[in-house]
Amino acid sequence: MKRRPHSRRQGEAENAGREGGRDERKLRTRRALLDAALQLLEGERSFSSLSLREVTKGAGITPAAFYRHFSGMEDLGHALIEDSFRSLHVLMRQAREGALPSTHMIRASVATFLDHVAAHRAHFRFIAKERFSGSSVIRMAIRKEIRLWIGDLAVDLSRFPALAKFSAEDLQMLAGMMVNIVIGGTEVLLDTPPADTEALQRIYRLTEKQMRLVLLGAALWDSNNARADERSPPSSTARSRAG
Amino acid sequence: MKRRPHSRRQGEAENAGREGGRDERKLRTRRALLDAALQLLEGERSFSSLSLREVTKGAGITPAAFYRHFSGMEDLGHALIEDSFRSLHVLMRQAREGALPSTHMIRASVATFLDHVAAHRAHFRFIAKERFSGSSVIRMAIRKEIRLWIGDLAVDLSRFPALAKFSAEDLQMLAGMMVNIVIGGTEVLLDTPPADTEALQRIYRLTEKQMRLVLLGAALWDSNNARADERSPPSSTARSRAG
DNA sequence: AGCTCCAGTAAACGTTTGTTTACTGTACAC
DNA sequence: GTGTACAGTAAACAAACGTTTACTGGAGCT
Repeated sequence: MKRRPHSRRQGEAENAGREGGRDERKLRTRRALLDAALQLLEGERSFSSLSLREVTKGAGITPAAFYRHFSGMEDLGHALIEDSFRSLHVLMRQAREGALPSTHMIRASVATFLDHVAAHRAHFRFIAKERFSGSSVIRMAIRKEIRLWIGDLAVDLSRFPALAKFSAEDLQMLAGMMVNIVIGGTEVLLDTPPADTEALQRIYRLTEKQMRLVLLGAALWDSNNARADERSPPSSTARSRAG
Repeated sequence: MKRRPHSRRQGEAENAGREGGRDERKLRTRRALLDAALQLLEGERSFSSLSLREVTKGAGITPAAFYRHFSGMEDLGHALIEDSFRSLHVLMRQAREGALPSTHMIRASVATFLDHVAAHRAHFRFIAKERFSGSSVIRMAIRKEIRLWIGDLAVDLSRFPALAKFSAEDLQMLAGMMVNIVIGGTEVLLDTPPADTEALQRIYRLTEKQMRLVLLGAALWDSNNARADERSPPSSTARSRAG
């Protein structure tokens, strides 16, 4: 299955110019396949509509060689998901280890994330497209990643004093809403041309604003929490007002 | 283009059993095509990946006959969007004309909408899938509908005293968030089996709760509005705290 | 009764699809 | 230097694709 590095000769490990070792070359065309798929996805196409043959054509190899790297298009789809989330994971880990709650925290977090999205448009476009449209196994993989993200965020949120009284369930909900807001911003960002900096700034500000509104609601939440939410009896007439 | 009804004989207008008039039959196979597409969409498939031929096969006609009804698959996609939103429009108009702000308003609105989604799964599944994945013209059609929906909701919201101080822009944002919440609930609902009533109830309650949290934030919004939102200078260091 | 219209059929077309087969050339281990 | 593993090639395959063409037959107007 896996090829062991086998004591690469030490001198030429970093020349990395035109040609390379055998596994290096293999990795290169593998990446070419992934890139070709992403590039085809940049347009109108959806992943499930693009064919193995055009991906290989985009990567500059023959169709049969595809099977040296992936068992089929679905396999390639999985690899794309992994690639897409890997860089995001790095970002999140840095954010978690690095800067602790600063001033401008909301603004900084939103900007950091959306910058990342803007820098990896193709990956996030793929995720956005496949989140609801792809095969169920791919959809579930994406959903799992988002769920993990929400869970991590909920843990982070639990450390804020203002949210101390949140139940675990409500923390999860709050984290879910925040993630949803950011995902919404992502989706709008993805079909805004990168050149339109004014529109991009508007998206940043809107996302940030939405985040602030939700957190504003969260600050009051626990006091209203016991109204009709927890264990509402089925078909009850719990009195609740809003508006 | 359009065929005029031409004074249908009055007696047999309602028999509607097996056979029908000529235009009636045409409408029937047209609907068969739309239904076939929706049914294929129920599974893993995405719209852009399904072929004209399998749609005609599902509808029980030959491929060539397809062109008597649509110019191509994209045309059929448009018809699907129209169908999907038509019933929603009816629902929204009823809701608007009918019940005025009641108690349980949030709960009732959420339940009404999600009931509608549950009753038209196929249509909303199609919309959810194509919202980001389809051709740009179809995507834009969906986005336009959502934008109109948000606009209508913003108008409705403007009539609430508690939101009187919202700027037009902020009202739009609030409406957008509320619509996003409902759409989020819709998307979760769509891949929950209809039989799992417990999970469905959980979705209803979660959506409702999110809505309440946002409106809670909105109740305080105007007082905090002047903090760092309106006309923040580029690359400023406006002080804002949250959490 | 006769004429017209048109939804649907049947067949053919040139492409493109996914996958398999036998092969070639070269980087690497020995 | 020799042998082998294996990434990539070339060719073939049946199947499915979108679209066009000529046709058929029944409903609907006169």
